[in-house]
Amino acid sequence: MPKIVDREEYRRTLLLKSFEVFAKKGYAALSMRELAKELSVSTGTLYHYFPSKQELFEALVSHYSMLEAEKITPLVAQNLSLAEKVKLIFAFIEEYETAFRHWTAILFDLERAGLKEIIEGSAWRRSNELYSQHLKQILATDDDDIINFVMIYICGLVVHRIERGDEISLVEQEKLLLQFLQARIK
Amino acid sequence: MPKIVDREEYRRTLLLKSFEVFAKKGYAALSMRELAKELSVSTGTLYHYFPSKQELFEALVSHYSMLEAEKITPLVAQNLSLAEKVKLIFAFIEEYETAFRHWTAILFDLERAGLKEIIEGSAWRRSNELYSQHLKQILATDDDDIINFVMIYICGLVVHRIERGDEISLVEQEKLLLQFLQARIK
Amino acid sequence: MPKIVDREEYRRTLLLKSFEVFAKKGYAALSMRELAKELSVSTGTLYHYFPSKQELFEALVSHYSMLEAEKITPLVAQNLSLAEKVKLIFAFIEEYETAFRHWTAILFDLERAGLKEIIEGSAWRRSNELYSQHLKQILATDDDDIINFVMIYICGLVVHRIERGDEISLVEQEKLLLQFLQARIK
Amino acid sequence: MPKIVDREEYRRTLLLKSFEVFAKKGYAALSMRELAKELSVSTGTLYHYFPSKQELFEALVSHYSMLEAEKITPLVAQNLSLAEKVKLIFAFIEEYETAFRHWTAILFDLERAGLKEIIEGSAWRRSNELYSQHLKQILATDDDDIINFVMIYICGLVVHRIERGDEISLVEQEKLLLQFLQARIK
DNA sequence: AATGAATGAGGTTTCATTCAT
DNA sequence: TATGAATGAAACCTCATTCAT
Repeated sequence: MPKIVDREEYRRTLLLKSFEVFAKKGYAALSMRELAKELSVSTGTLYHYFPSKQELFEALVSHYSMLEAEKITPLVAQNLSLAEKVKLIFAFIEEYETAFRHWTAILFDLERAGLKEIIEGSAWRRSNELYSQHLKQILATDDDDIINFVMIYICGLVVHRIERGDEISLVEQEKLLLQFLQARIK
Repeated sequence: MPKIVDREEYRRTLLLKSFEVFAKKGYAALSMRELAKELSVSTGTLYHYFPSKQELFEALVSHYSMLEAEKITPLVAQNLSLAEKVKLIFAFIEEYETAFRHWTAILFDLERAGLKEIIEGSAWRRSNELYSQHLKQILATDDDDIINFVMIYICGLVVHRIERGDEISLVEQEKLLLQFLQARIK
Repeated sequence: MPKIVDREEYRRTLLLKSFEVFAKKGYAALSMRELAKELSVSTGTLYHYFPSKQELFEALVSHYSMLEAEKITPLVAQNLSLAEKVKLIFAFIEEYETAFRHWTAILFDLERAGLKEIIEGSAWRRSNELYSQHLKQILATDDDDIINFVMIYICGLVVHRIERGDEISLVEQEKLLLQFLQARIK
Repeated sequence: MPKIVDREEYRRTLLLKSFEVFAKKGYAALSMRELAKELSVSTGTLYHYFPSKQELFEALVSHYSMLEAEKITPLVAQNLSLAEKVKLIFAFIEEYETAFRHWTAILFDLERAGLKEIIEGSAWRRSNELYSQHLKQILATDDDDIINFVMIYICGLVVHRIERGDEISLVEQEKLLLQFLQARIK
């Protein structure tokens, strides 16, 4: 028997640590050599668990979208008023703002590096669809355009707050989004 | 009379052509050799006019952000219905989507490099305020929160379309934004 | 009774299977991982039985060269016409072509490594002489120059077919060699 | 203007030096780094002149087959008896025996490395065809099978003499080849 | 001013081999 | 004995950049 290792478990461990490193350096600027050093393993080990840099990264996207999805799930079950639901969404945004920024930073890095294939790859898409579906359940609507509007808005909120910080009043923005949704839903 | 070569003029010519190439290939995926070939000059010439790839790219973005600001101005003067104004905003977004992306990419670069001072610095702020003021004039409102909401939304639209492309129906989104504004303005 | 595992026997089993794999993929193009997978064992097991890839390969070639010598023997006893003898020689060449190639590849390895002493050593000579003597018996001649000519020709045929493959018509070549021998032998 | 270099001339210089290095080390065992070091240039320079290791090697094959072809050409023009022609062929073999060995060693290296693509590539084929055509002219025959027979024989002679050295009497072999050809040609 | 040859560090990936289990 | 995880050197190749001309 070889060194005892739960292959899947160790893969997860590597992905967990990798996320922070990718968030710090981006995709294109992070070499496999450097990632290996940060994870304190050899490049060979990295390639033992993941067939290529791209697949490693896609596994990371898959894995994290699941983790974050689990965090948002509890919101779905509860029976709340629209105002309370929007409040919950904003609370969630505030809590995971940093993670959202990392993801978006990586998105731009991929775009600039000409790696559209990854963005269009299934892992990233699935992650996006997951969020969409959660939003649908929370807001109890089937209108895709509304959902897209809210996704777009959340995305913009996170990015724009990099530039403007707390000049953007979350309290007022929450009111505006609520007003918009009240006019449209139900 | 000697042939007068305006150094600045030639730099601009190079940037002009470069923009298209960067837009097509992205930043990391475009090598200086390839760029030089596309511009029909030598790599040496490129380095004669720009000290590095990064500075060339930054000069390009800053050059273009000015051009864009100038282009949006004419819209302000016209007397249009709200529906027509929103249509104009969307037309503008569609036309300059690529430029917006590059601009936002720079934002993330700066954030990642810890150069918040530049984001908070005057040039970046002024650019943002310029857009805000244009929006205020176009929409004929003084409500900062509304303007912020629209800015956030536009920002999100551009970013989200990187991920989702034409899955996001601009026609439907335009309707939704119009509805939101109609309820709030006037 | 404990299960008796004959180490030497298992080595031979591994070599036997390895030969086919090497014949298909060549030496450098075949990694130990791939070989292990083809043999349905682990890389560790391979290294348990052979100290290195090279030694495994050399063991393989030396093992097979013996097998060949044994196989050619039966041909000698038969009483055949010259045409039939030449046909047999060609059939033999065709069947063991791959093995001949490996054998010759080893020869060049040794030459390049400056290990002329091995080529001039007894094992290699004996192997050569064995083939010579077989040829003498098959062709029923004592003329060393003729035998050398045929040995040279066979050697060249195998090597040249690496370059030219089936462009070299074995049927025609067989006719030519037969003609040559008919003119010289009796 | 850049450093003044006749690109084609310098390519030839690099190929010239490369031949010796490839002959010494073989194809698979010679890395581009090592080759660069032997040529006293950087790897970058190597890739500046040749797009890949394989193409460099194929250029080398092309180049050398031409050089050697030029050496053999003078033989063609002369009006000689068959005996004299065969004598010339043997004289040529003797003179270039070392080069032939190098080529054949490289051939085996390629085969073992699984690089059949190179052998089947046009450069190597063309080189072979060149020799064939020269032989045709020298021997004044159009019979491809005869030419192949002689090519095979020459190839075998060179290889077999590695094993047997001067035990193989060139004088006797020359006589035998002459006899064979006299029976077949005219 | 303009060229493109030259550099060499660094990119991703493969591989023979070792060793804890 | 047998396993396969782990290693890290080294493979081919690309690239931003420098510099002689």
